[in-house]
Order: sequence, then structure tokens, then C-alpha cells
Amino acid sequence: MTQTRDRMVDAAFALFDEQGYAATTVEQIVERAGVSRSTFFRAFGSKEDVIFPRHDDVQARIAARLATGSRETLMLAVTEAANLVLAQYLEEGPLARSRYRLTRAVPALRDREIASMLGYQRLFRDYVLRWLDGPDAELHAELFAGAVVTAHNVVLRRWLRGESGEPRREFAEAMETVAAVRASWSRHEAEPSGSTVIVISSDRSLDDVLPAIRQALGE
Amino acid sequence: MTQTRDRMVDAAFALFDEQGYAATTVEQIVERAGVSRSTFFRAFGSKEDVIFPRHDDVQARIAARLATGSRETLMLAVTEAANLVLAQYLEEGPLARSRYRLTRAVPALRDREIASMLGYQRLFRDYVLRWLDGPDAELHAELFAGAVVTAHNVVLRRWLRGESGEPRREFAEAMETVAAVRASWSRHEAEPSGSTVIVISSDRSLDDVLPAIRQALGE
DNA sequence: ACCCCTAAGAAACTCGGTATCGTAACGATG
DNA sequence: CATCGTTACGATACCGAGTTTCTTAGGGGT
Repeated sequence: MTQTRDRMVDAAFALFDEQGYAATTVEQIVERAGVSRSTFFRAFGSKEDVIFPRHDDVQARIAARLATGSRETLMLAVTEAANLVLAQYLEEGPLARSRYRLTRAVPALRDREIASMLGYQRLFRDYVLRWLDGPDAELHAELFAGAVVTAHNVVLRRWLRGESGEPRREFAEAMETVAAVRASWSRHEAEPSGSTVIVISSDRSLDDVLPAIRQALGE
Repeated sequence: MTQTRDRMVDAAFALFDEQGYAATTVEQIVERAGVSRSTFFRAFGSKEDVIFPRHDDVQARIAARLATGSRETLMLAVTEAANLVLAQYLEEGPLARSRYRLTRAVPALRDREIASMLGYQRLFRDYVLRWLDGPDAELHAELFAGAVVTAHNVVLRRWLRGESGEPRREFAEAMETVAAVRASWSRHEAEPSGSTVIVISSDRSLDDVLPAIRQALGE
């Protein structure tokens, strides 16, 4: 039953809040939840896993979302996949906040969460790599996936700390920065023609130079 | 003594190679090294730590390198700091290769290594953040630090797999890509004047449009 | 010869995690 | 209705990592 699972999660978080993570034994958790030790380890596998009860879910949902898509919808697919992660945290509400307190206090749990984020990042990277080519495809895929996860984490942490009221919008904005990053190299690998990025130095101001360029392009 | 430490490291890696990580007990390691269990845990703290014997060293050396520097030498400082990590691995030689095999095979160790890399990344981020400002400083610092570590890891993994003969040069090249990424947003926060990045779409070819732009700028 | 400090060993204990076996509930099938 | 397989849970015993505490040996300085 998923009920007993929830009871264990609740008992665990409550005890972690009261006594701290290390000071709480699995014994105490299962006692409060009214189940046996066997049941706990069957459900979670480890004491750490009870902190991230929906991790497998999210991983599966991301994989499902990324299973579709094409080269053109790459950015959209990854953005939506990252949104799945964000949505999961937002949905958890107070539970996510409790976890944040725990992961701030206990290095082992922080590492655990980082590792799970890196799991998502690997999914993104592998997906992106399917649609990239060229000698630096590996580097580009890795940088892009890393940037997406980083953008997500920055926004997520702001929300967890209560500094953000509109995390979804903030994430969308952060992803625009990431998109700019990607644009800075994406042209080098598969010039689709019709559009070009140029970087030039000039000591004239933007307002001064822009009309001249528009005119040159329009000519 | 650092000698007993080395003996334990050698014994541990040898046994991990022979029997695998999980199947090797600390008992067996200390027996082969000719020391007591107490000594092992005093030196390493955990069975996992023996895999990353120089981690604390590197962390300290990076912190020392980053202690100096200014806004202008930011990129140089971080590049050199990342080079310290790369140099440590290259110096370890076969030991680094053994560790790579282990971290590929044992998820717990892979997570452990990822966490240590993220430790470096945090150092980079905090350092970079000292020299950035603006509303998106946090995001930019995080993205930049992440990109540096990612670039390092891509090159390092290529070397660990034996696919790279010149990792130092490859890393320098990868850092050029990272520098380009940074350039794509660094202008937005502290316009130093005299130089501008412009992104424009046009259906004309680069060869066609470039002379026209040069002329417009030179006019 | 004395003291002090550090490195190492010994032994007992806690607790997370695994393996094995037993059993109650339940639906499908004959 | 009886039987069988499956699923979920409990009970017990065991392993091994990591901690704590106490003891011992060396080594260096006053």
C-alpha cells in the first residue's frame, strides 16, 4: 500500500525535524509509523532514500518526456523536462522545504541530492547528444545540460529559501539566458543557413551602430 | 606517517581491483597493509575516502589560488584553479585510471566523485560571485562555475578513457568555448564601453554580410 | 629521569543494510 | 468450495562500516 509508505515518510521527516537526521534511527521511524524494519527497507532501500520519496517517479517522467522530440524542439523538450522537476518540488510544498533544511544541515544528504540532480543532467545530456554532431558535440551537450540543470537549481533554491514568489516564471527567464549560451556555439556545428551570429568590437555605441547595421543588412 | 597511509591506499586499490569494491572489507585492507582497523579509520574516516586520498589537498590548493586575483584576472584565476585539479589527476597516472574504473562500476563512488567535483564548483562560484554584480549575478556565477567544471570533466574523462594525449591543451581549448559563453552575458552587467555583442538574424550569407558591416562600422 | 604529546593498537558497541524464512490477505482458476 | 500463486508484511539472524574509549609505545624537550 502507498499509505504505509506515506506514514513512513511522515514519521521520518517529523523525527528528523525533532532530533536531526543522524540522531534518528530507522528503529524509531518504523516504530512511529507502526510498521516493521523489513517494510521500511523494502520500500526505500536505505535511510537516505526516504528523503527523496518521489525521485524514481520524476526520473521516469523525464525519460518519458524526452523520448519524443526532434532536433528543432530540443530546447522545448529539455525545458519542459526540467519543468517537471521544478513542478514536483513546488507540488511537495512544505515537504520540499523540510528536505531543503535537511540537505543544508547534513552533507551526506546534500551530496545525495546533488547526485540525483546529476542524474537528471545525464538524461538531458544523452538526449541532447542524440541531436548534436561535430567534434565538440560531447562538450556542447555536457555544457548545455549542465546549464539547464544549473538554471533550474538556482531558481529552485531561491524558491526553497522563500525568496521567489513566481519560480515558474523565473525559470523561464533563466532559460532564456541558457538559450543565449547555446546560441553562442550552436551555429558552428550545423549552419542551417539564413541566420548568423557575429561578434565584433567597436568603440561606437550600440545606438549609433545599430541603425547603420540594419541599413547594411536591408540594402 | 604518510608511509602507512600509502600502504593502505595501495592495498585498498589492489583489493578493489581483485575482488571489487563491495566484496572487499576494511578488515582485508588493513590486514594486507599490516595496520589496525583503528589506523585506517583515523586516516580516512570512511571506506570511500580511501579512493580519493588527495582530495583535501586539492581543495586547499584551489582555495589558496583563488584567494588572490581581481575582477580582470577572474578567468585566468579560475582556469588555473581548474588546472590544479586536472594536474592532480594527470600526476596520479594509473591510480586515477583505477579510480575511474571503480567509479564507473560502483554508483556510490560515482556519486562521491561528483560531489567532490561540486565542491570545487562551489569554490569557483563563490570566487566568481565576489566580482559580479547585477540582479542575475547568482545565476551567472553558477552557470560560469558549472561550465568550467563541466569543461574540465569532459576533458578529464577523455583522458581517463585513453582518448586524449594532450589533456592540458584540450582543456585550454574547451575553456575558450566557456569564455565565449561568459562573453555572451558579461556585457549585460557592466558595459565597459567600446565593445558590443549583437545578435541579428538575416537570410544573407556571412561572406556577403560581413564586408557590409565592416564598412558600416568603419564609416 | 621526567613529562608531554602524538601515533597506533585493542576491544566493545551502535546501527544501517541484507538474507532468509514464515504467514496472512486476496484474487484467479479448477 | 478448495486450491494455488501472488503480494505485502513481520521476525530473526547476520554482516560490516563507523564510533568510542581505553591503553600502549615511542620521541623530543626541559
